Amino acid sequence: MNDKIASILKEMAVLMDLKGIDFKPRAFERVAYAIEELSEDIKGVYKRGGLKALEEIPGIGKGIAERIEEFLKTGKIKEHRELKKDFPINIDELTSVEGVGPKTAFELYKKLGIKTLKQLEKAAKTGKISELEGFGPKTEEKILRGIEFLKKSGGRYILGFTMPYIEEILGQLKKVPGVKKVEAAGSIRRMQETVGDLDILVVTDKPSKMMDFFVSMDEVASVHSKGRTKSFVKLKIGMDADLLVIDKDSFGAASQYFTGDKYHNIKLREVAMSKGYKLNEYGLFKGKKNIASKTEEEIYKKLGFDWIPPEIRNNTGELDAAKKGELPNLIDYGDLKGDLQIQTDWTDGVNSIEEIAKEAKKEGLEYILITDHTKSLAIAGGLDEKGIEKQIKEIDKINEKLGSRFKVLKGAEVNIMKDGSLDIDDKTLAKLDCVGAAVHSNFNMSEKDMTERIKRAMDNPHVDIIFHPTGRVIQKREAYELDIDEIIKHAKKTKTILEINAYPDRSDLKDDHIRKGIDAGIKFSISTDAHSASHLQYLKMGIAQARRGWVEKKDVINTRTWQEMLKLLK
DNA sequence: GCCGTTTTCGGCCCGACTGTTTTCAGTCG
Repeated sequence: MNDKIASILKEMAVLMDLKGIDFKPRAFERVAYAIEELSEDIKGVYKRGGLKALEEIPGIGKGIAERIEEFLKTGKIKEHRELKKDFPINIDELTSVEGVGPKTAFELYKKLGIKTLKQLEKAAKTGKISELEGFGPKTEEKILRGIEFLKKSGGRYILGFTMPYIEEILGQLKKVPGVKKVEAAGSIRRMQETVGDLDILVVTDKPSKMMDFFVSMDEVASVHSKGRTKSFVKLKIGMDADLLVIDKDSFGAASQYFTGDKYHNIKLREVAMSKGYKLNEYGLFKGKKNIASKTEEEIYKKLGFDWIPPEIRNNTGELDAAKKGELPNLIDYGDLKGDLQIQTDWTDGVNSIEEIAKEAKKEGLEYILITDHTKSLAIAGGLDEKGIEKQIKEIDKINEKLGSRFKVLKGAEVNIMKDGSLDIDDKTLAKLDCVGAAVHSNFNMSEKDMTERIKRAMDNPHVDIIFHPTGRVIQKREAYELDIDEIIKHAKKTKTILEINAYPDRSDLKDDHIRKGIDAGIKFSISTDAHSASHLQYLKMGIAQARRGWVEKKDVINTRTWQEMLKLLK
């Protein structure tokens, strides 16, 4: 529902822009973003407190609240319909093509009657676009390339999976002669779940050499633009990459500026303006005088804020907290001592218990919890009670072999059945160090039933952790219907841990749910859900996810030694 | 349309690069 309303408001903003209306579109755009970021269903907000509750959401005033009400009641917004009448084109689809914005889309509609992506592709392929006044062959080519890209990728990449490739590129740039500094900015520095493009900031003595190298890298498929300070390419994996050459004295300003996010920066620039300054990528200026630009710290400080970790820069309260000196002391990337969800070759993992234990030790961990699937997940060869008993004995042997410096803990990922019962008996569960429970079937239940199902599992005295609590798989599967507030409340009551699953396409719980849990005072585990030793590297993505949810070290059970960690379980 | 430790009215974030045509609009980040 939130996404639906957000996309309508966004479209209204674009259409008003086309009509030449000033400022009003910005208000709609801001609200669309606010609703997208909202962790609560907007329908629920309205049910709870009507128009008043809607107006409490920052950016929503009387006017937009009434339009939202209209949508919730009638399923449409009259003003939206009327705007659409003037511009009967699929704006969203057309502007998702690189280089095509609203103005271009409307121009093409007026001149060629193009309404859809398909029609755009046909017009470009038959050379109709380059014949138009104001357009040329280059624009037409660019449109075709944009469409190809769109077909290939859908536009966004899961950061955890893409990270090694990005690091490879940054590594190459670091070797170019004259280079002083190379840093990724944008959503990569903010460690978002998915990224649309790669923004690279570089300090170098030899800018032209850097640009020449960058645009001719093996990974580059085509060059959009190449300038003195800024170049823009498409990589072979389909992702766009920007490289910006920055003066070392303005690196802090550039880093702040290009890290974003957009709404954090808009807010920050507004604050700068209200203090009589101007903030851009070159520095913080009072008149023509540069008063801060070398580091992010000094810029934030001059504006009255503590430095804010990139992961939480999204204008959802971090600026207020930074002003008051009340930012959370976020969990750090080296803070985890163990991994609490690991599958082995006893079920659907590829490595043996011993292999993965050795790899975990190499990664600097002190312990792992083995959590193979259980019997009702037949497709993964889930273990029954007998199998679990057998594995317990095997783990004892391995622990003896590994000695006292590393510990393999006994666990399982038991299935939560449709009625909330578990597929392994309590007697067996009692023998395990730590039990995770998860939903792997019957995803299509009502919110109420699914919430009750998981709550019942949490009531089991042996269930310590709920694994990947919402069940989503990014770019593949939506989360099942779940009342997350109720789950958090019940986690608090039953002392059940909720997992922050670090596997990149799960990233489950997601950041705003985590933040709600933090506010409620529950504890989390961070684990990889590794099915092979190489997956252990994803632990840092889980930490990033936790940081985005304002998690501190004390909130996560596996920042403790295994002995202390076990004490925190039921 | 929204918002307010200088405002309930008068403001609303900033700059590089391209393609196109001759001074700039559009797009993007």
